[in-house]
Amino acid sequence: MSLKHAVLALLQKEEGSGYDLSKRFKGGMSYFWSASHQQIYQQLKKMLSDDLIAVRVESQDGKPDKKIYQITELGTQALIDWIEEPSKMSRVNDAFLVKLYAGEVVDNSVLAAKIKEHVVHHQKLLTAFALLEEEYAGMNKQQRKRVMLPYMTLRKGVLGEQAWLQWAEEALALLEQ
Amino acid sequence: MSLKHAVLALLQKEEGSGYDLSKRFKGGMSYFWSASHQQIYQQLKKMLSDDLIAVRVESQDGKPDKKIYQITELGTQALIDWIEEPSKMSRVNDAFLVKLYAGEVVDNSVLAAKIKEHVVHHQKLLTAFALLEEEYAGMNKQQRKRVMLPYMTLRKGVLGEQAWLQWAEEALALLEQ
DNA sequence: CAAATCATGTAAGAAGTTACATGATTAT
DNA sequence: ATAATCATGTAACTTCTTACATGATTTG
Repeated sequence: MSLKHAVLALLQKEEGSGYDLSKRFKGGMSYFWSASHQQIYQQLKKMLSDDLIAVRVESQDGKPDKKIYQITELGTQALIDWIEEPSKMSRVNDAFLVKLYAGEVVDNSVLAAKIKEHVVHHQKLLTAFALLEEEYAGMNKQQRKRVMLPYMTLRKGVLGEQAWLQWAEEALALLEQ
Repeated sequence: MSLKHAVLALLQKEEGSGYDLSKRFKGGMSYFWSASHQQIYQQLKKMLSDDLIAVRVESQDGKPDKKIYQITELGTQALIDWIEEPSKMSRVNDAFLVKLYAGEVVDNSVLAAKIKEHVVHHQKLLTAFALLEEEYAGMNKQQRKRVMLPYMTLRKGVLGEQAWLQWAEEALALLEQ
């Protein structure tokens, strides 16, 4: 279980509401961690009762109250402990590759179409990442140092997407033989 | 839920026992699908009652009976339907990158060590994949055609591992600045 | 005026993990 | 002898998904 730690990782950077966290998961963290808003709200409840986080309620005019969560000292320590402990390799479950693996039961044209869809998806991600990289390139040395670690994860995103696109070219060529 | 379909994908290639499937998941499929033996046995039970698979019991001398499962026509159709339906993108949950993302709470040397561990892991995988690629290279045209789709997924494995290694070099250089 | 976004949750059910359980055979 | 592999499962627990629920504000 590491949703807890992913939430701590985000709150360690900056406090935020469940909704904020949900958006941050969907944003710059989406290619290495995802979580639904239902998961997040339930997790925050547990973490609050475990004193890993604290809450501050902000009333807003018109809108419903906003619960803003902060990481506590206990939470920070839990995060440090978790980072230092050996990480078990993440289990990957990629339905797309399973479909290809067993793809002989359908026509090659179906598979080619699937791969092309994937290309579009990965190109979109790559374009989004390129924008974030430009932001980084525009920073001064100090700023760059501050965001170095998130930038490192972004680079993994970029290299991963490029690998997918390179693979797709190969795969389509193989299919057309 | 696609463990069901991953099992169908394996049984469509060749019949096997729960234990066999477990090994096949750990082998050439591990970098895009993983499943524990407990999951597999429970899944097989469900799939059997849904007539997606059939079973044949083989008694072995000395060893306990072996239950060998085969995909049924209903199962094959379920597999085809699933392959053709649009696949939602798989959610990735990579604890390693979360640790890096929040890594400012620990010393850089801890992070460097983590990255180096990862390099070792990915190099091992790449070596294993290279062996499988050699096998493919040694095949004649007909054989190659027969295993083309699994080979395509293997190529994704190779390109993915190369991306990790390339990233790790970059990341270590960044850390040492 | 409709759709999207902001903002928060509950509840049931499905899926996955961890721990426990057994027992033979084969390799070191 | 001991560890690893073969071979199969159950049970309790945790986690995740899907569906439901509400209601205001902002954008097109």
